[in-house]
Amino acid sequence: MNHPLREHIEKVIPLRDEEFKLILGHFSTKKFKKHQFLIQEGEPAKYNFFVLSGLLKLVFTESSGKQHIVAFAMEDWWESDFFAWYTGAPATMSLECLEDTEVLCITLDDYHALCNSLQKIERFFLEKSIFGFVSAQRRILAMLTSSAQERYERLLKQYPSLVQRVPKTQLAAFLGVSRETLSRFSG
Amino acid sequence: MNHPLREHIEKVIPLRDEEFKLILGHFSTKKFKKHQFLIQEGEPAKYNFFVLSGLLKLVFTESSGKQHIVAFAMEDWWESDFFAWYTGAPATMSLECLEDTEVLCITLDDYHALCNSLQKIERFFLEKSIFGFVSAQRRILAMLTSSAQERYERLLKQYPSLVQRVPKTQLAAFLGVSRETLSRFSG
DNA sequence: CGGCTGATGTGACCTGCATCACAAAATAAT
DNA sequence: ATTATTTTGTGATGCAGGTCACATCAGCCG
Repeated sequence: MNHPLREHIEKVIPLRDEEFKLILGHFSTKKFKKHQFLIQEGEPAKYNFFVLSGLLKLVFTESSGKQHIVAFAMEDWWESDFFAWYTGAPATMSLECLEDTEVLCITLDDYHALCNSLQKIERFFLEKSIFGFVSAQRRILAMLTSSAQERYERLLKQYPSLVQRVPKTQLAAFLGVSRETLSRFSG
Repeated sequence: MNHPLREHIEKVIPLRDEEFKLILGHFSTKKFKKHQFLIQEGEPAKYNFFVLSGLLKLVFTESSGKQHIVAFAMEDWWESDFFAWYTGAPATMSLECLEDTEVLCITLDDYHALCNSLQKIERFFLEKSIFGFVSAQRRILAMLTSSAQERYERLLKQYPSLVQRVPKTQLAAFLGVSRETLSRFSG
């Protein structure tokens, strides 16, 4: 068995075949087309998503209509409005496809059921969560220490494939720069 | 038994007396004076800390000497260089006292031992970690959407007691503004 | 094919905030 | 108390990056 989710989890904890089967049983699969929404601001965020293929953006929209990209999610990334998903509150952000995308979906109930039937998976989620926190903190630090241009160059180095796939308008909304200014970097 | 750590954990999961005793047995207590370091950049981050009293700052120092405050930690907050603590890598940030401070300390080994002997504590740490991630993401969003003055006013509303206890020089280093500019807000 | 929508580049101009400089309070140290 | 040391305020000046405006170019769909 050679499932992307299994490989992903086994980087942290080993799994026997029937354990992975149990895990997979708690997920459903969905496909979305470019421009479709997986989560809509204001509505409940029913699922936490694991990206099998494609590309998503987690977006906050100001009342003025200006968009800010909180995160991208590519293959092997987890994404949701985690606060909304975990607490049941209405989502404050939208999750939208930048490409046709296939995901695994898990509800909070199924997630808790899974943790109860396979204790050790909790360690996996905990580690994901810690590293998610760490990388958010690093992004904060980058915003405190670096200029827009430095942040752009760092993004280029760290996620060159992302920069290929995403229009610069969107990168600008992620970096916190205007698209005009971003366009003036690098030529 | 009426321990601040117990009350803190019981907001998430209920504990029997002997369970809390088991938990507490994995921590040690330490006291530090103002200006002392709990973690030094470049050295290993041996402990994760739970603040019983006092006030800490998690600081990144640029090669120029300029300081950036990644986080504050008051009573009932957990703080460490989490990446360094979790992976064993040398710390990239320092943790320093802004006031005389008393903390509970736990090593990574004791943490794992604790999780093994009391499975349900893992759910507590997972929830802490998720909410830590969520609030880091909110801070990123605030940096994307708001001006320095708006961020300062939001801080005033959300943590008025913190603003009382911390000199504005430090608040500026947290908000990502120069102290001069911060001083010109509000009068 | 031809019309549309969104992505990108570039100029002109404006503004929020940094930086430098100096002074006055307020705390801490001896 | 009396030095130090840190904190805070305020002016003057400069720059990174925002905003507006317009032009080009690519991809998409009837």
